[in-house]
Amino acid sequence: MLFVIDPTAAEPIFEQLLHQIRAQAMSGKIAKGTRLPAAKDLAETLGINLHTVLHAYRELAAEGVISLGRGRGAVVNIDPLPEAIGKKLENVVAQAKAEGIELNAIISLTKEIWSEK
Amino acid sequence: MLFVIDPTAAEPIFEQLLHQIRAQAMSGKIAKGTRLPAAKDLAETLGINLHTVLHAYRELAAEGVISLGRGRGAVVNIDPLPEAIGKKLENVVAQAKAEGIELNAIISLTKEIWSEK
DNA sequence: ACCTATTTGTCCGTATGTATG
DNA sequence: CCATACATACGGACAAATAGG
Repeated sequence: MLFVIDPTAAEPIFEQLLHQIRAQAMSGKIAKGTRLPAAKDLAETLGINLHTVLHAYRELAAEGVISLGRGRGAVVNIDPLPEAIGKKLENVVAQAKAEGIELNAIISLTKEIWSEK
Repeated sequence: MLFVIDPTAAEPIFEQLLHQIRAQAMSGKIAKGTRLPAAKDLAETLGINLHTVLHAYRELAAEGVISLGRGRGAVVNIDPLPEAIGKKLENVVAQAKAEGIELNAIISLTKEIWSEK
């Protein structure tokens, strides 16, 4: 379970963490039922504030990605994405990156496609 | 050239506009060389503040998506995405949406894939 | 039933930056 | 450029739920 935080990035820290946990849960890298590190520990490991980790945890819980509880910790609560879709996405993203397309551009397009269909 | 703003959405207004312009430029819906509406006009049309439109324009110019200049207006400056990639992305996103996967989840995965490869 | 350690929940406060009009 | 509002991040303190011995 590896997370990388860049405090200088434009994206807020709690969102960086949020994205990484969600992505790893969806890809199956973190299996359903796995307990995430205690917020306090994770905060120390990553060198960020406890509240920032809790912020990410709370949002993930609201989405249903994890379940949260005092004394129980944060447990992954979703099944991984169907492998077919994951592979296709990997493919497209890798190809786009190879063509020199920016991440933001892909995300813009994804949002546009999503809102149209 | 159609943009839709939702002032109640969580996403900031300038980002909504930014995403839509970028996406339409990349998909070829707005051709290279096309001049975008004057910021003042666009602001009035969309019912938002002039500064908000300028904010979006400035970021797009910094990215190189458009070029900005006094009296010249905002002109689209990039070539559209290769059609093959666009189609593939449409495909994956549509399929994922059909499976009930959330937009945020796809974006998380996209970022993770991007940062790994 | 009890105690203790662990872990999240909630509140206080402060500082800084950003979005918007 | 300026003012207001909001978001983010951090620090500390205590409350409350849970798990284990």
